[in-house]
Amino acid sequence: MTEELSSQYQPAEVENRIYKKWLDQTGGFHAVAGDKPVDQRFSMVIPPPNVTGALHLGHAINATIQDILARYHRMSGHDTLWMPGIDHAGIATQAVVEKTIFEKEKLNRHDLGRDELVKRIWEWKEKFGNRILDQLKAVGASCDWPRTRFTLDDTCAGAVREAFFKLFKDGLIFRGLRLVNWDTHLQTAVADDEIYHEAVKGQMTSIRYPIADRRDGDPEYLIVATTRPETMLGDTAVAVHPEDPRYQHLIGRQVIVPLVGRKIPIIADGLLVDPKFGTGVVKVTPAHDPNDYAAGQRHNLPQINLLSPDGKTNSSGKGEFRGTRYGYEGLKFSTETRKRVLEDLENLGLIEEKKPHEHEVGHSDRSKTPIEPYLSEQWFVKMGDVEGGITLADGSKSTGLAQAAIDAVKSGRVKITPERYAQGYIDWLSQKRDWCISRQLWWGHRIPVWTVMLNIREREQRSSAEGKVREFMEFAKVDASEYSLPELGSPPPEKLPVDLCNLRVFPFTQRAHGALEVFHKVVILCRAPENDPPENAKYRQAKIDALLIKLGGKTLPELQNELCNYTIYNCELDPDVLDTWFSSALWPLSTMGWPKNGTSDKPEDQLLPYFYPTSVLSTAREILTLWVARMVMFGLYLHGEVPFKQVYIHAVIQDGNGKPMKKSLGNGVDPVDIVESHGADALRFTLASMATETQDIRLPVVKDKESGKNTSPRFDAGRNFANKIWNASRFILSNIELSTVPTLDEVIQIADGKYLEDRWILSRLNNTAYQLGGLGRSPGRPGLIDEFRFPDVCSTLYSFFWNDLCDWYLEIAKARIRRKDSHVQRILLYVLRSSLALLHPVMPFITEALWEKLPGSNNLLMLTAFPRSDDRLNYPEAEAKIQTIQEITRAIRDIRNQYNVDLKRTLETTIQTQAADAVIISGGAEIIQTLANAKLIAVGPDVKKPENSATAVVGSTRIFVSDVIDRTAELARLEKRRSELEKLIASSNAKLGNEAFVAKAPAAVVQGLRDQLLRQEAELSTVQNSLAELAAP
RNA sequence: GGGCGUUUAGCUCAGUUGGUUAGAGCGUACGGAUCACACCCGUAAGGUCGGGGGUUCGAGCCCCUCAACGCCCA
Repeated sequence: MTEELSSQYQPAEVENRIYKKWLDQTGGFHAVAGDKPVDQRFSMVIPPPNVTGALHLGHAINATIQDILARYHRMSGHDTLWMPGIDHAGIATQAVVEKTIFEKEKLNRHDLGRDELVKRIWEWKEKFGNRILDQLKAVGASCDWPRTRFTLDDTCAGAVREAFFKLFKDGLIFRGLRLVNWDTHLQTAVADDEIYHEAVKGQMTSIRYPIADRRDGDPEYLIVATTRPETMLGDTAVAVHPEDPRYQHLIGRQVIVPLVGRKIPIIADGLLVDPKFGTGVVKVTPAHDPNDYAAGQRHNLPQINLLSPDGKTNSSGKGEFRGTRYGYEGLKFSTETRKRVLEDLENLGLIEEKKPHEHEVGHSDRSKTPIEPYLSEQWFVKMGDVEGGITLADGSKSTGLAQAAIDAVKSGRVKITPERYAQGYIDWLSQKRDWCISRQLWWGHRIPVWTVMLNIREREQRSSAEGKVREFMEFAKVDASEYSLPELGSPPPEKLPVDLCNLRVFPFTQRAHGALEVFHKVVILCRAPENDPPENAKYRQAKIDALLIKLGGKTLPELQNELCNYTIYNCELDPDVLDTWFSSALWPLSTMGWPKNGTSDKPEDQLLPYFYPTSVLSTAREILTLWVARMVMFGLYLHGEVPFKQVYIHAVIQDGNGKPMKKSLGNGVDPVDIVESHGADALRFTLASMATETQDIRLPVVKDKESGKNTSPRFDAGRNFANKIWNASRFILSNIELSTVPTLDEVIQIADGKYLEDRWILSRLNNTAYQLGGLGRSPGRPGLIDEFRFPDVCSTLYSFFWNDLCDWYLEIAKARIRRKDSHVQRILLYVLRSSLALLHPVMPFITEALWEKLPGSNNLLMLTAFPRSDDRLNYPEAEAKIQTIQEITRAIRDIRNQYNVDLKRTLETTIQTQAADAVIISGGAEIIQTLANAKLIAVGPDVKKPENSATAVVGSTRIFVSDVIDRTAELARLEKRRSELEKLIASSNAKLGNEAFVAKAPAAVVQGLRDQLLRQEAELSTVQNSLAELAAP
């Protein structure tokens, strides 16, 4: 059998084959809804990686953590679902594909058109979208691959529409004119987290605003400083601090906006204005600055938007400019317009001062261009408290969505590990900022809203209008899907078709054809079935009638009557798509088939009742708010239950200098490279060893000389450990001649025989199982895996396997192994089987590959029971004895090293010790002889120090090694130890001499210290004896 | 500006409610081709726990303060 196994573990030779074997024999790690009690189900959803992405170390460490959990629970007999999938990542993906197309074909998205671009992105997704899933497989991830979801697939889309509908119906989705972060290059709103800030060298310009209707004593101008002079065209006020004595008398008066000639008020605002900064006067441009926007809300100021979506100055200021010679329309806003405004101000002599000024400017992550605050109509989810509260899906009430998610963490329904992250989550949600969910992109879930525009000026023939309505209805039917409507009851509850489910009317003013016209926008959310049986008509009507349309208290029939009196323009689907986080927020629900109970009608696919809420969500901290918080919100609101019971936040890996790994810095390590160079198990073991509870961990990065790729010496530890496992197993396999698997009873019977080391290794093994998995029954002590203490999991496995098993047990047992002792073979096989099983969650490939070579292993290791501790395998006495024997062995080895004695020379050793220890040491004589190559001549209390012998001291035991004496070295060694002991004894005495300590410290601590002092004094006296003997001739 | 984290051996990190001589891996030094493994074996050296102050019988751990580095939010 040995011949089959090379002397070094070659991961590349086994990993693919083993992974395929797992897939084949488990149906792709397929999990089904079964009938186990709740505490025997384990489920997770993978944080869906970005479809544009490639595996990086963040994914690798997270996949490792999740896979350890999944495999551990699977081996524990739990029904285990690990749901995989990828995220369509709206803006990121569209930007990448647009860029690719532009580079190859010099076409932009407008050249291609919406349908074509979306088609191209789908093609791109089909081609590259699964790459990261393959990479996850390479690190061993045991996800339920047949259930892989994509946030844009039909199942997820159904969940998105249902969620939107419910939110809309409950008034939690609204449309509003708000200041958003606008990417002028991609022409879309972007979220705060898609922006990075960069210091830009600019200029602070002080501009003179003439005071209107001057009175005696008034200055001629107010001086206003700004870094963005172009926005003055949209100023609707200037503000001073209410308590600033310089300007008290001017509050309520007016200034004239230069160039524009508009009179605007001087307002007092203590929040906006810092009287100590600049001149203490601030221009207020509500449509172009977030702080000014807020001030505008406070003072009810008009908002003048100067910007077109493409980043150019628009014509809305045209009326204001009329009659002047300044035409800025069509100029780029923050560059060309600024330049022209400055020139024009200069010519008018209205510039007081110009000085260089560095300030932070937000840039879009995707296009790298400066962000413009832009006033535009967007869709929002209302996060804050709602009058009357909201009703969650389980019927309970909350004041609002954000509050529901806050309460879930505060009450412990969702537990966040490490706990300190909970505060950030709560703080963020407590702001209750409305969530802008619309994006002006083409790649994503289309917002499921149709808009009908009505002109109230022109009336048309009723018949014609009805036709328009019908046309609209038809249109809506085509694009909508089936939904269940449980609130109506039966029959037929499943497929009740509905045309109109909700309406909102927004007043909308628009200048068209040069004249002012007033429109009303009627926003209609439609859900209609594909095949609407005629018998359902009455239910549909019932549904429509049941909905009160909030249009001045009008009901639907009334509204329809009105609709028909007006011209209906362009019934169309909202052009925007939803923020990617909207679908991500549904991920635990949508992947399990919500709003249905499962992904099909089959019992095994009824995932939602069985696997929801999930057990653990493992993720990175930066999305705790953006993603985790929103999942909690939606889980409660839509399904009445939190999406996960525990959130584990893993650390971020940085390079050796504490810098984040970034493409631009070239300091990243590609996990796929490490799989190739070191093997997946080495990668996993190393990453798991690093997964501490701190927020950052450093991985020193070096360039591999041969490949030129980045790697890290840290991975060698994992590779070396894998190799150790390989060779120890190879050694055991080549020495056992068994065809059956030893049972626990059999092993206990053998251990109770004459060999101390058998009891010892079983006891160590048992302790390892206990550490890792706890008692494995509830209620009981949780194990290191349950507590997410992955580095401790690794070090426990490492020290057991390497130190206990390889360094000591195998070395001790070699003599019996050579003489083919069948008992030792059974112990070896038992221990190896258990060890591989314990190691499997962390290092699945190598353990499975070795498992198949073990006698009697017909099944997969990944489906074998995880070893649990068993009290019958505890041998504390054996552990204590072996510890003594180890100390003696080390002491002898130390002498050998100190005196440079050849390993081949057997050391004649006598040991002076108390009677009790003498029994133990004599019992372990064979072990000591084997491991230290030392022959024990005599052991006992009355043993005398032989001539010319070196002395080692372990407690009160003296070990004499004959004929290796070097008087000087010996003296130095003993003196050193004496000095150490004297210090320790002095310290112990000082403590014990302190009356306060003896009086106040717990009795056990005091007694412990007394015992220790006795030991120290005994050892000191031993050392002193040796020194005295050495001094005597 | 607000919040959080980190600072322990040359490097990367443990150190669980304060309690006996602060641990591990890597690296270093010395010895070793022994019939599982040199990706190995054996042994050793290496730390006033970032600085200062305090609480306590007792502080790496608790409190205050300073410093450096990092992250998040504004």
